[in-house]
Amino acid sequence: MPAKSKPVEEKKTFIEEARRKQIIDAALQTIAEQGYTQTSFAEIAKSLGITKGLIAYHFNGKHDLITSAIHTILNRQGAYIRGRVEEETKGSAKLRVYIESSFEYISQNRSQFVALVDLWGSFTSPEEKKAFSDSAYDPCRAHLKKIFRIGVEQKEFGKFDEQSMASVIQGAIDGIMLQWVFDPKAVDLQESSRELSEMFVKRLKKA
Amino acid sequence: MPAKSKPVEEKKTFIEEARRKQIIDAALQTIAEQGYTQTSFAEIAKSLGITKGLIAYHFNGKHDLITSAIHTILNRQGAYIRGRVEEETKGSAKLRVYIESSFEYISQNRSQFVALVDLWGSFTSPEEKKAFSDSAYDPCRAHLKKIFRIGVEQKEFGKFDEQSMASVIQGAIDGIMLQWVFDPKAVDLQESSRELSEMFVKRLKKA
Amino acid sequence: MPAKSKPVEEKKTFIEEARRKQIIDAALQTIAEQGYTQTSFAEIAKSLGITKGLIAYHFNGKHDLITSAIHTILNRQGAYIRGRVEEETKGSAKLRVYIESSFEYISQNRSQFVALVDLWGSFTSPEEKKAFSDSAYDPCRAHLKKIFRIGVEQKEFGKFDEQSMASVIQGAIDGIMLQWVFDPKAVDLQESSRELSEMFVKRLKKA
Amino acid sequence: MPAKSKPVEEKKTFIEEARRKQIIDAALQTIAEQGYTQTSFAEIAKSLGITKGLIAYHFNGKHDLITSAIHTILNRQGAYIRGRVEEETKGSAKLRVYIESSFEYISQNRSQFVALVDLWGSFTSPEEKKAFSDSAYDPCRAHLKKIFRIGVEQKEFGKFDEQSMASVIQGAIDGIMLQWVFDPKAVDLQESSRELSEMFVKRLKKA
DNA sequence: AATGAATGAGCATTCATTCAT
DNA sequence: CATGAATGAATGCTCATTCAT
Repeated sequence: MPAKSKPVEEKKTFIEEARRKQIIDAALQTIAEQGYTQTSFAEIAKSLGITKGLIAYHFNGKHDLITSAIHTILNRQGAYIRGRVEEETKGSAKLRVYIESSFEYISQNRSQFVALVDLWGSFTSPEEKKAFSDSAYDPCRAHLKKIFRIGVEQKEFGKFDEQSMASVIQGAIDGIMLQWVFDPKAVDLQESSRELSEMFVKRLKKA
Repeated sequence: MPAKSKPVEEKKTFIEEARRKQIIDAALQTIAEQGYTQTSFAEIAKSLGITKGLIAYHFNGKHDLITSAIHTILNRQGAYIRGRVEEETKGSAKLRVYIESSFEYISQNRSQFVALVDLWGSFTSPEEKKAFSDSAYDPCRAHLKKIFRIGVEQKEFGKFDEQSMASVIQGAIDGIMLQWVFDPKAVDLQESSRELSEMFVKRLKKA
Repeated sequence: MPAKSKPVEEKKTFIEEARRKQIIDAALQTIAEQGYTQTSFAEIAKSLGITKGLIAYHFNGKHDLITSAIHTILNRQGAYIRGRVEEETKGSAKLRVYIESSFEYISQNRSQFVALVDLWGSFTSPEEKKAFSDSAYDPCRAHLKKIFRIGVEQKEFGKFDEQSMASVIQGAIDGIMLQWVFDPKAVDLQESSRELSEMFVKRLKKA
Repeated sequence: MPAKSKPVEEKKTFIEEARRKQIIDAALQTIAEQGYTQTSFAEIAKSLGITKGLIAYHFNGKHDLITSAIHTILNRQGAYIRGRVEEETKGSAKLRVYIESSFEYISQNRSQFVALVDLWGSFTSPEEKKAFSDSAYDPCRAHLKKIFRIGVEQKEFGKFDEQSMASVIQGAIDGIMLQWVFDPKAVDLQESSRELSEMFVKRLKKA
């Protein structure tokens, strides 16, 4: 009876996904508040009023949970930025919005980035670090390169090394975010955002 | 006879400090290789051929060890950069060297920075994060501001917000370092170094 | 259907409580045999054929375990004595039975009192000592005072300081128990019991 | 040169004994303040401004130290009581003074008895418990029996079981001391002393 | 006589994970 | 789906003890 089992499966998947999302959000919250090393399944479960067994049921171990959590953060931020960038047509405007919307999202979702910085330490082997790099930075750099090409096609941008420039722009955003994670009062996110977007747009424009 | 008591004191300090340095270096190495969460006293001790009890004897607990390790990294890098910057006299040259020597030191001491990124996650409370920020970023930003003022006094640099510019420069360095920690092949440290130093010197110079 | 939920709750509590009781009894046995300082979770677990993790699961740390163990001893003895005293009506008979049933219970549960003497040393701070005093001696002295008042109301007992007399009677019982714990052959519990009950009854009776 | 070496040896023994006494007193103080389980060689050494290696040098291990400490307490108390009892000639007076001087010494040396109660838990095997009983209680009971015999010879005391009566008297003293150790406010030492001495003298006197 | 570096065994505790219900 | 009892391995840490100096 495949016809019968299908709806059941779909329903399972729905609840399943809702639970996963719920658990991931609770995990991020707990990590942001108490730090990654202090965050156990028991702690997350307690904050949700469920048992830790249930977390183990929905995730294939701790590694799965934190991997999912990291991807959730990156996907949400990526979706937000992409949406904002698509509203613009000119390359320079797209770049400006890429940088500024990055900071917007960061400033509005502090706990996620506090958690993210903590989670960087959860990759033990070079392979895991590389995998994280691929899934976290590569899409960003690819997005930036796409923007570059649009600017070049529009004869707005000059010549420069795309890969390095993408790394530099993304690095500048992340490095400021990092300082802000450790001490939100130490860095003015809005001022930094303006400074960076202005500087990089000027840098990329044809002489 | 103060002359006699001195050598005794030095010897005491010498063995103690040599051990601490030895343990810190082994800890950094192990953290870089296996990740912070996988790095136990037992692991560090094994890599040194000593017992874990000895680590507990020389450090006031794990917190003391990793705090000392972080400060060691930052002090070494700070000393290196300061030495290089002092060789220059012009503000623009100082800034250029600040950025380039930062990357030089980073590229020559990879494992220390791999460890550092892991150790960021070891600060659990906002207070600890703030304390790290104070001891790690404040001195960097202060150094940069000093360079700014020299450039301004020499009528080389124009007007800009010092605190924000310091955050932005340091952030750009750190953000690129971060990408390079996760995947050394993904980012060209030398090219990024050149790009950043050129861009920031141009940005700060009087119009 | 409250009738249905009740058994579920009882079963939960039942397993939990059964385990706690089992662990407490094993702990008392082990303490009596090997001494408190030699009694580790591992030792208790081994004697039960369970893992030490399970003890940590059912008790909130070692302090919780030994506190529960002490209360178990005192509650059991208290319940036994109270039951025996209630069978009597006359004040003098109640007092006699209080003393004699104390010794009866002690002599029939040696290991519990061997453990108890060991556990006295587990209270480190004056506050903990005071708390133990409140929960261990206060109820005994209160019970004795209640007996005194019954004897006075029945015009059997004369005048005396209640608090001091309660301390003295309880102290005499405990002090003999203590000698018997260190060397069961050195003191004749039955003879001491008779001597004390006779002496105190005579002391309290009206001249 | 035996004449020369002798004084040196004596001096060594003198220093040796002075150190042992100093360490024992520091140990008792620390145990009374922090509890036996919290009292390490390091703790004792710190309170004296010496190193823990020195304690190990002067004592044959921890067992030796605490055994010596216990004997010190008991010897001091025993000497005090014996001195006071010898001043009396009549059996009843001797008994009265035995009890009262016991409480006097206890009340004036609280920390020693707080430590003693803690140290009871340091005897792990029945053999050690028995040995403690022999060295602690036997002399007390022997002393009491000697007093009994004097009273009997003086035709003051009647007939009773000596061993049991000695246990009961010593037990009553110790039991009250015990309550006072846990909470000094819960029991009036002087009133208890008077009550006990009066009661036991009356009990032993010929009808 | 005294130090302090070093050991090594032992400890309570934490925690992801498993599994019967 | 969900529970919670149970596991077992790992961890930081304590501490008496040893020993070269």
